[in-house]
Amino acid sequence: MRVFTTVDQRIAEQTIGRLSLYRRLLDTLMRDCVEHVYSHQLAEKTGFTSAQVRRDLMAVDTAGNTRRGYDVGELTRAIDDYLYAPSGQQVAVVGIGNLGRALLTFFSGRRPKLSVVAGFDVDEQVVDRVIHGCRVYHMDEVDRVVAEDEITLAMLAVPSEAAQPAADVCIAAGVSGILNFAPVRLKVPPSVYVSHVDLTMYLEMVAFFARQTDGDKGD
Amino acid sequence: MRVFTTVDQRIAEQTIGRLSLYRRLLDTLMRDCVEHVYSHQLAEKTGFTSAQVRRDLMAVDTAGNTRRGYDVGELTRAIDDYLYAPSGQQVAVVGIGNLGRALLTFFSGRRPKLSVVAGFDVDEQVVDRVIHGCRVYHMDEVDRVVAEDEITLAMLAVPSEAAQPAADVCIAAGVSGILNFAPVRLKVPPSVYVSHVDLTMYLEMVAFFARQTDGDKGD
DNA sequence: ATTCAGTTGTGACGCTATTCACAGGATAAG
DNA sequence: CTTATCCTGTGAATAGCGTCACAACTGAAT
Ligand SMILES: NC(=O)c1ccc[n+]([C@@H]2O[C@H](COP(=O)([O-])OP(=O)(O)OC[C@H]3O[C@@H](n4cnc5c(N)ncnc54)[C@H](O)[C@@H]3O)[C@@H](O)[C@H]2O)c1
Ligand SMILES: NC(=O)c1ccc[n+]([C@@H]2O[C@H](COP(=O)([O-])OP(=O)(O)OC[C@H]3O[C@@H](n4cnc5c(N)ncnc54)[C@H](O)[C@@H]3O)[C@@H](O)[C@H]2O)c1
Repeated sequence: MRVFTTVDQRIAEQTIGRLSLYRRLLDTLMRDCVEHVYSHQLAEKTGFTSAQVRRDLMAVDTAGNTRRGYDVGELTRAIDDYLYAPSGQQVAVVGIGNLGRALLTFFSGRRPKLSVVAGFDVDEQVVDRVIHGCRVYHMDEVDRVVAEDEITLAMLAVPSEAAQPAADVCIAAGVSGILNFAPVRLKVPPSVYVSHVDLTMYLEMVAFFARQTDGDKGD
Repeated sequence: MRVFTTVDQRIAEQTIGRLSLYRRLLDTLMRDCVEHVYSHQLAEKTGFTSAQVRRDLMAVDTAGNTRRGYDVGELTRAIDDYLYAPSGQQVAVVGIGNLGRALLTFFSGRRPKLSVVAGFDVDEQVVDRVIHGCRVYHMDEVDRVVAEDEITLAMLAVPSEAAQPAADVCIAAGVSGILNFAPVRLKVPPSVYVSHVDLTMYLEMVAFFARQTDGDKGD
């Protein structure tokens, strides 16, 4: 009975999200040859508070210097160690339509630790094509390709009615994490982690709150 | 009796997001000619608790029947009244690259209350083309088109370095809500509402938590 | 008319994330 | 060395959200 073998402490999803943002910020600092950074600087650039930043960084194995702040290189390594699998994780995009194609193009060959290596679809027009260096396979080949390429994550960009079956196929093949863009709630075993990105919902939220702020400006 | 004074009560962003989900669910119920629905049914289909659903619905002007649950038609109208502007809101997609094109195709002419009516880009190859019934204009025309079409919302899908300037142009033209897909934090006046959809962050979160459930990947 | 089963609406509560606030620490300057 | 300054790390306080639990209610059955 193993629960959280690698991670000793429960960690908030929000913290992981913010760590990912800090990590990307560190890349730009590194590019600008910045050597040290304070929590309040990371806070300023991400829109969180400095206390939030320091609290988040408690999760990773790092030690800030009370006078110089955090060493950029060391902090980068610490977050990497915490956030990414040592050997990396492979990702597939399922459903190479308008959205899937954008995802495939954007994420293929981007990060060494998290690389999109394959696409899947049922449409003969797309199958066997190579998009941005990524081969698109037929759904029938999920089992084989997922095993061969050691794919553990899937981004689902298929029509709603195809989402659950497609997820089932991926899970049966060994995928343990799904980023779902279809507007349906997936039923998955507890060993699989699903995150649901509902763009329509986000747009409606922006529409609502934009109107709230609108009313405030009195002309 | 409830009168529509301004929305004086602070409402949680999460609640608005969930209302959007309930609203979409009601469409499918309506299509199936379901007349009444219980909070626990909405809960089951969305993955929240029934108490959560009822709590959320307190925000909208509705009254459930203690025996039959909520009237689907009435609840739909109530959420619509609460969530959407009476006259609708127009949306533009800025940056018609891979992602922008997917957004434009997906959201154009979809909902009467929230319709994408224009695209903007700087690339001559895209400008003046019509995608899924939506004309793509040059960024120079933002001012004119936003005013003419009464656009109040923008979905930003431009490269990171172009995001802040593009946002500034939109805001100057009168846009008060932005859904930003570029991985940068936008600086905007308080009268503008910005929501940041960071797909890289979501993917990294899925990668992290998928590994937690995975456990050891050896043999 | 009365009972009964099953629901809504909501005050009270509890949990978790975030912020506060400060002890302790590093460095530069005198 | 000593002081001044401004940082980190973190216990404690706070705030925000979701859940519990139950009174009030509805309609059906008898
Ligand atoms: N495009 C967007 O901006 C956008 C926005 C919000 C939500 N979404 C959601 O994302 C999903 C994809 O959107 P899209 O615009 O790319 O749609 P799309 O129709 O352009 O693409 C869907 C793709 O999935 C493939 N497909 C269909 N059935 C399949 C199956 N059983 N297995 C594998 N592949 C299958 C199709 O061949 C097609 O290539 C939809 O669920 C949509 O609701 C998209
Ligand atoms: N495609 C994805 O799946 C994906 C995933 C995560 C994040 N993003 C982000 O979304 C944004 C767009 O991604 P993409 O893949 O569509 O990129 P893309 O390069 O395909 O498209 C960018 C578009 O913006 C246009 N553009 C450039 N400068 C502009 C300006 N100043 N004003 C208006 N338009 C301008 C370009 O002509 C191009 O059409 C990027 O910031 C990217 O980081 C995309």
